[in-house]
Amino acid sequence: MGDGPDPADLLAWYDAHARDLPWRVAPAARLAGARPDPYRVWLSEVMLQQTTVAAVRAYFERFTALWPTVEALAAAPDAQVMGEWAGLGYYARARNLLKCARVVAEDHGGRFPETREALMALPGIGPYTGAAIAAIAFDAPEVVVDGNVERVMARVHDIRTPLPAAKPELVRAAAALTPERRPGCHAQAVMDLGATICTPRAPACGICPWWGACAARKAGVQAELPRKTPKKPKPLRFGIAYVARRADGAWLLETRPDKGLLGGMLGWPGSDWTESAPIPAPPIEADWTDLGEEARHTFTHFHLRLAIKVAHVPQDAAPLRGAFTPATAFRPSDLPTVMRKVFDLARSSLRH
DNA sequence: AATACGTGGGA
DNA sequence: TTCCCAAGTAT
Repeated sequence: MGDGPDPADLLAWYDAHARDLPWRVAPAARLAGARPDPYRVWLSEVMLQQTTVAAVRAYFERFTALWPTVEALAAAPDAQVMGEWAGLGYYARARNLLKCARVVAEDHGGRFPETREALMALPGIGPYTGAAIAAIAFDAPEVVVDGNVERVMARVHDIRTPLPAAKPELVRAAAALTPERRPGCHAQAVMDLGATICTPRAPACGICPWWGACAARKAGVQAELPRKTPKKPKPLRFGIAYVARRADGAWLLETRPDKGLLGGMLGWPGSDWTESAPIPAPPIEADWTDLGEEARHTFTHFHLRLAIKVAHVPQDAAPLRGAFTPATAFRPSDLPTVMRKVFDLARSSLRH
């Protein structure tokens, strides 16, 4: 017997230490024949794309309480789903979530396809998510490779090629370890290992089931892997947001276009966000006051400084853009974070 | 192939 | 403060 990582050691560790997650069937129950609900597996996997378990939990509970089935989600109004997703980020996921739910409900009789290939034909499901759903929900022996798996493979095999160039090699390594028996538990086990022991910084090698097999640990380089090609610096952009409040307390809001940044989300009308001075673009004629404080926010690929203009407008004022939302219908939690920052700064100067 | 696309927490 | 990081996908 060789000294490489043994999937059986990992499964034994998982059976004893699997995290208790609201979308997961515990390993003991799974062995007893319990199957996870593919709808819940799909929903959790989409929410978990580039997102931490800690951030996802509350959203998952809220979504499943509101919409217990894919048919229920498919029937939900777009604006409600986008509002419930607000704050979780990567809003194309929410738009694709709805598209996918509607395809599954209308074209697949409410049942998710069971193969990676068929799953990948659905909106918002790529190579990772397709493999993950097939493995976790249907126990297909798919190779599931996310950021955790990449890190674990890079360390166990001491692969020093930087990402993303190392990806094919890491996938081959993951494939070689994927077992025919319990592939769904195996996939979740590698990810749990990466999330709780083989962490990006300061991995807890002393309690790792693959301690004896880890080439990077033997070489003492585990904390330096995986290597990554340096990222580009984020440019600084500037913009103006306009917060208008009508005499009856209604707020002037707009739903952003479906494409691009914050697509489909509710927000304050404003200028474009540019690297030089923004061009003013007030959405309604008013006596605008500069708040004197800007909202700062960092997106994936740029930093933003957003100047805030506020105004009270008369009841009969006609907006050029956006629509007035009655105070009773406005939920700040429906706003993406940058827009909520603007609201939090502006609200005190627009009291009624 | 390279880029666009969010957010919050930790060091 | 600043940077890095987290269960990626679409184009």
